[in-house]
Amino acid sequence: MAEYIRINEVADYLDKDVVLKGWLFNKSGKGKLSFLQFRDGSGIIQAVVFKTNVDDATWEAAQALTQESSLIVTGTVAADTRSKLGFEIQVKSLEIVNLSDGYPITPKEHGSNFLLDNRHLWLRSKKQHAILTIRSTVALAIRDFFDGEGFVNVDAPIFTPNACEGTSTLFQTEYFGDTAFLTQSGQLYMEAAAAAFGKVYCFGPTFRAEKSKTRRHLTEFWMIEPEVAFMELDEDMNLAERFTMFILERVLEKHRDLLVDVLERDLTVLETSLKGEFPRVHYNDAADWLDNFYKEKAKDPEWEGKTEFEKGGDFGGDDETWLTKQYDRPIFVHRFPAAIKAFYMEPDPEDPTLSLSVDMLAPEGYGEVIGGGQRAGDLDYLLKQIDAHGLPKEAFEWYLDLRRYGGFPSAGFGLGLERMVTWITGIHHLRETIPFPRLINRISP
RNA sequence: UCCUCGGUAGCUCAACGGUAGAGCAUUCGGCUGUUAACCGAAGGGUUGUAGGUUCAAAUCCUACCCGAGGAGCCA
Repeated sequence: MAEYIRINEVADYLDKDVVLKGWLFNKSGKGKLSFLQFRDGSGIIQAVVFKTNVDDATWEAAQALTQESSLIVTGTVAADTRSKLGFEIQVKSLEIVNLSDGYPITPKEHGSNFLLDNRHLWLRSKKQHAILTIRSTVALAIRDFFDGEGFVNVDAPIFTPNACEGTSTLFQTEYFGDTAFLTQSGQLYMEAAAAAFGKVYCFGPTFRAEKSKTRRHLTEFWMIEPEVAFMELDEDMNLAERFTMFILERVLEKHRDLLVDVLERDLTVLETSLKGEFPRVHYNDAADWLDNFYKEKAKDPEWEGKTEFEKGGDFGGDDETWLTKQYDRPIFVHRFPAAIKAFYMEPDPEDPTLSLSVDMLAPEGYGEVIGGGQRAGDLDYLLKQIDAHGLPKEAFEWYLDLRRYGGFPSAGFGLGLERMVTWITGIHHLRETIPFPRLINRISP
């Protein structure tokens, strides 16, 4: 009796009869031969049906098969050098489970809107399958990394009574007659947890209601936020660097073939990044470099971009791209102006207009992947900041308690999972790195 | 929210003031090694919506709807 196996196991069943269950990816034929491209989620294999070797019912079933019909194939695993996998299935019998009628995603080009409307089916496509497989590996690597470094996973709430940072627009919802918001960051909760466990991280969905319309934004995305008690900025950067290297190492080890064959990713930068030693650039130096760069560019009559960088401001997409182009691996830009960062950032003792904050910018134009820093430890400073940002003090009383009862320096960062996966896979738009993207103007499927 | 571009067959696009078209998909026929197979045939349309200009509008004008790219903001 043939054994039911998955396609990624066929190498262990050479010349044996097996049963495979899955879907028809594509089909071609030539007279009395039918070639079925067959997938089961673990891989794709070609199943060959030769009319004179099977009964009429199987032959007719093979002819009737349509794209994405589900079927059960029984056949012999044969070595074949013409197959990319090295194997194919010589079909003995074939049973249609469900005949698909008019599958919308044909093996031709499609527009992004059409594909997003059919996201529930698009997931079956090779490229999407590869991206989401890598996402799964990245997520597991993240948990393994923190677990290996002695962190405790403490997840933050999703319903929150107030804006965490007071900077971005939040989704508002009703909560038993009161107003609640969907979380924008677990950061403040992680500080509370750090006082209980020392090293903690949360891993969960995050929501932003800004009407952003770029390839780097989702309204619902997954964020990982570690927080470590008694850690300062330099060590925070060390942690982010080790963390990034760990993820890259894991993905390159497990999915080199998906990256190269399916996603056509140039691995040069990823492999360079494995060496670590990410450059650390002071905000002032980055700002001066950009200003100088734009002033040089302005001399070129063909140049249509900006002609100066105003020091004290945040980086825009172009700024990040030009800056990171100077490097062959991710960089840390540290000590951003306090005015453009969240209220809880520790001021730089050397220049209080700056903050002990850091962004990790991925190369190749992918930009900010990680944002973090050291938290303000002084109660009076925080009170002033809450006031200056126009935030309701009552809502932050519990947070201020952390300064009243055994205050401690701490630092951490937030990683946008989808941005990391976008950079690693080298795709253009981060909407393909989450199974069901939520974008401005898109909440289905 | 602002700027730019777009909406024509199931899908991707062409036709740019004068008979609505192709490739793929679908259906039928042919082929023993295909890989986005190939060859032959057939079916498939209220050109995003509502007005307007014109002898004549997919094409020009106005408004609205929807989408894409970018900006701002951020992970």
